[in-house]
Amino acid sequence: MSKKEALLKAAENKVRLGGYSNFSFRELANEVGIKSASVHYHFPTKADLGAELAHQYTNSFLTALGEPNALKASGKNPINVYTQLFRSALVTDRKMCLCGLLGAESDSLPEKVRLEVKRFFNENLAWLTAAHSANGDLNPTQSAIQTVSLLEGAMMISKTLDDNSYFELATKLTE
Amino acid sequence: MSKKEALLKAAENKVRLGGYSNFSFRELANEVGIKSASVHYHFPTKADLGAELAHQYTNSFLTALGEPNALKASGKNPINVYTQLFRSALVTDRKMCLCGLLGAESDSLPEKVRLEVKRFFNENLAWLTAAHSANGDLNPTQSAIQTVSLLEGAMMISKTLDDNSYFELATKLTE
DNA sequence: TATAAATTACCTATCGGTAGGTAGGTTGTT
DNA sequence: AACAACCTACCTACCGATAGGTAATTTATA
Repeated sequence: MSKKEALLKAAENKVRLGGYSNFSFRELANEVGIKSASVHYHFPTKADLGAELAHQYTNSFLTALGEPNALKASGKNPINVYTQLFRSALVTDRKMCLCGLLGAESDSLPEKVRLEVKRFFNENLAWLTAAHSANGDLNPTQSAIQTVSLLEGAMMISKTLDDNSYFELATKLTE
Repeated sequence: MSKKEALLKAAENKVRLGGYSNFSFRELANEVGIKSASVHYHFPTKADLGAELAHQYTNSFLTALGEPNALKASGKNPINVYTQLFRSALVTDRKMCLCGLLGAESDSLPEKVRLEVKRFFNENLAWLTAAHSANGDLNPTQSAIQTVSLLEGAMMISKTLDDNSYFELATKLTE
């Protein structure tokens, strides 16, 4: 892993635990074994680092999801796949969704970071709308915003109360 | 309004836009017209201020809600009342829920602040469970976590995408 | 005359960012 | 092949600004 990749990885961990202001060039540099000034070689400003981080996070997320129609065709419920990706972020990583946290503090973010966070949600809503559509949902647009809202909210509350069973209960089908 | 109240009000505005690290004693002091050192007279440390802020926010929130059974008795749907309180936070204040934002960055918060944020959600879940119960809901505990998750998530996404119609669509009854 | 509330004047630590330099490798030209 | 020019990936040293916090003192109020 290159130093640049290591810096992004270290930044992701910190941001997902405490937001944009929860990492500094010095901390990142220490973690990967270079000097803080050298971080500027890879990322001219902190905003550049933040924007690239959100951009790559979004790309990885979408790649991990795959195509909703392809999932449907292979017998999977794409909404379950989507939910599972959130679950593993919470349970395995024990961290918030990067863009969920950044989105909440959107107003205080540098412009270029905020735009990348917006892209995350626009792409997610498009994916979920296609997924609900493939499921025969009569109002896929509404279902899409409800799905992502529920998951982001449940994730945040489970983190706050330090108990993943809240996430499980929130995402369980009503009996 | 006392200086102390003014400090809390100024802090609330800043935290609801950018989180715990989005306010400093200097900024707060400037806004209310005192010196930063004087803020320490009212709040020994930043954590004390943050904890008191979250505590009062929770109290105000619960007071504004009233009692679920009393609402029900007066012909109102308590869940609609609850939703409306979130809506006005988003539409009127144009800001995130204080504890929603703090909850997301829970891991990086001072202990005493984190405890107050936990209290917010525990109290909210208790209120919502009683409300769904009063509505005759067969699984009020599950409905409670789903309601607060959906609202916090929808609020965050509407803020991020700077479009309140996402909140409206997320909270609209499915047709 | 107490006490509350604020002041001045600091402190140490850290922040993002910049200036200037360097070792080692690559590319381009003759 | 030789050499100049350039690039990559760092370094040391430092900048002004800001962070949270403290001690001693003054001012205002009950």
